Amino acid sequence: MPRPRKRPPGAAGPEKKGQSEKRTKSENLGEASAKVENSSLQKTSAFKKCGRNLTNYWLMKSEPESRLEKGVDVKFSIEDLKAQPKQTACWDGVRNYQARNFLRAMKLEEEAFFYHSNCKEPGIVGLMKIVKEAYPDHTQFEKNNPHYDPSSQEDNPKWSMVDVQFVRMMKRFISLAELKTYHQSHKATGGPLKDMALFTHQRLSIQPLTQEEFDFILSLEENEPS
DNA sequence: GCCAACGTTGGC
DNA sequence: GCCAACGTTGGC
Repeated sequence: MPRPRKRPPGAAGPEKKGQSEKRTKSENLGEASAKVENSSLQKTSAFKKCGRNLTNYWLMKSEPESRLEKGVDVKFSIEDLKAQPKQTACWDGVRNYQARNFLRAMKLEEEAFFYHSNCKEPGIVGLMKIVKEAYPDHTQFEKNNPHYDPSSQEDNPKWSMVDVQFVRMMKRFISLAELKTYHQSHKATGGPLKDMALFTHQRLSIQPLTQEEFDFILSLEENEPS
């Protein structure tokens, strides 16, 4: 879903035109749910805390295997990020309101896990950091982009992106299967991954993590793969 | 390739 | 504003 690609504004590939669609209703829903998110109480998930913490942690999904969307390859792996100038790329293509709102909540220097999705071995592969806070995603205005949004106006862009920079690879690959095992047992024991968004909001491509979730996943690096 | 989960659209 | 139909995500 996020199709982060490094690309100067204005570049475009071959492909067909996007279809028109309604916008106002769902946009308002998106805005509203963003506010509701932060107002709810409790100490549990990053969802509830997000926006009130000094520092947030994130997990961002991208597809490491080639897949054509409207004729354009949306592949972007952590190796692709490493290969960019300054190992930095814009995280474009996010077209979900909840995910967008999390992008907009990201602050400079916050850390994010790079997660490989929709692939043979889904899981966390590395760490990156936010090096530019949210600004308009230029791909929403590019007619030939797979994520072109004809309902978005230049003077009031709907979609945002951030810039991320590669920090390091994980010391070992942390698979979805392993995380799921911990999530399952932590639901029973009250452990740190009991509310992890990867499982409680499975389709979200940009997700917040609590300090506890983040630290626990980092601690897994030191263990044998399970 | 299948399909569950879930977000979006649009008729009423 | 409801909700069925539809489209997308993403694991398996």
